[in-house]
Amino acid sequence: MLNAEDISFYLSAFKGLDLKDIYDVVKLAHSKKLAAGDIYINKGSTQQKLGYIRKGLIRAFHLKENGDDLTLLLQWEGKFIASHDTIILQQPSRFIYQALEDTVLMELDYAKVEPILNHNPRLSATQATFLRSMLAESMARVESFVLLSPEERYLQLVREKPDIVNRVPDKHLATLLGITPVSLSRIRKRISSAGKR
Amino acid sequence: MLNAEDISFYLSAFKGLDLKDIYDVVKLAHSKKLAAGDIYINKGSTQQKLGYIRKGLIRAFHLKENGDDLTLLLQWEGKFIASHDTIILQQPSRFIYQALEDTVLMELDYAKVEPILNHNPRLSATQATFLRSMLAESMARVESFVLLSPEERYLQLVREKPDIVNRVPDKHLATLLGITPVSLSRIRKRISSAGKR
DNA sequence: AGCGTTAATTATCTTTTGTTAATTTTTCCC
DNA sequence: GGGAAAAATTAACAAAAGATAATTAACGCT
Repeated sequence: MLNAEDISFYLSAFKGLDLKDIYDVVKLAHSKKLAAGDIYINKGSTQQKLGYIRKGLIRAFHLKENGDDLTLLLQWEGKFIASHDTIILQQPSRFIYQALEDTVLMELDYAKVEPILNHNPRLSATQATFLRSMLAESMARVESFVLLSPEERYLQLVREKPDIVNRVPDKHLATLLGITPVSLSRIRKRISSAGKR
Repeated sequence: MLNAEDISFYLSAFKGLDLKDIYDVVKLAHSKKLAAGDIYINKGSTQQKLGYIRKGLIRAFHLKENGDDLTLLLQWEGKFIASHDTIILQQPSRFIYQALEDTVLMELDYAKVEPILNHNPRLSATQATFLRSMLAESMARVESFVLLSPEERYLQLVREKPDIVNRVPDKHLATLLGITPVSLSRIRKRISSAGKR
């Protein structure tokens, strides 16, 4: 069930917690497999799913009237994936969460976990730690939109997440950066021609 | 010391907590006044200040080499203000926090509060509630950058925060939206001429 | 109230982005 | 491995945004 990697994850994520605490949460989790292209959470869903990605990659996107989509979030192995609409805002998910690769998750029903988190002080503190790290990530992204140009945002992405850049089609990276795929292609061209000089 | 407004805030913010819990935190707070223009947190500061704004308005900005500034955040009465660099990332603040109006804060030293929050289960849960609401706000902002055009972002700001729009110079709103003041002026012109038609 | 400062608008020009469509390249699947 | 589908690039044009500077408007202060 648990491999060495998972155990080392649990121990680091829940650092300072004893096995009983960890087990109280982990026992509610089950494994779930998604094939590339499968939808994990659909638009309109109210299920409070919380997934820990063991392997694979999931993309959250907004579907426009005309069929185009805009990527809001990418998460991959070692990260959590959840609809913030259902879990934080307690409203139906406005976005679609889809596996871009064959993906394996440990899934939790947040509605079931929440009472446990809130009644165990050590778990509450752990929860706050997770929230802080998610907040830091989200704020860093806001910063990038305010402080950087599209080109600089792309360079930052390549620099900080080269692996992800290679695993995800450029068109999704483009909308994640707030630009169109055509514009990203031009940026890539500018960069490569500047690099030659 | 505490007026009716403050008490009603404390009771709603710390809903479900008893007075003893609230007092454990509030007793560490002190009042602080800032005149319009005063710096609250300077670049490089490592002090873990956490301010609850009773009155006034504070702006966080990045100062460029050439003297220009880019606004990252605005907070006003009823909101908290803190350098996420010092509190979450535990690094010196990269940004400057300045009062745009005469401002009154209740200030806490987060380094002193944190152990109390982490040793009181009810306060830990309250802390998580705050983090969740901050996360929701930050994610909403990321969404706006991915899903909306600059013009749509400005319209959203006017719609959702008309009061703030009236209290803050447009040039700060512009950079907050990720555009230049000149560009915002053109957007405003486009909107008003479209409105006439 | 008037003066000096700051902010906002406008103008001009350059650069970048968006849009749409065509073309080339890559990927995926049988 | 070959062929269809998807992705990426390129092209051409329109629209928007950036940069800089000049002008006008609003604000702050004594």
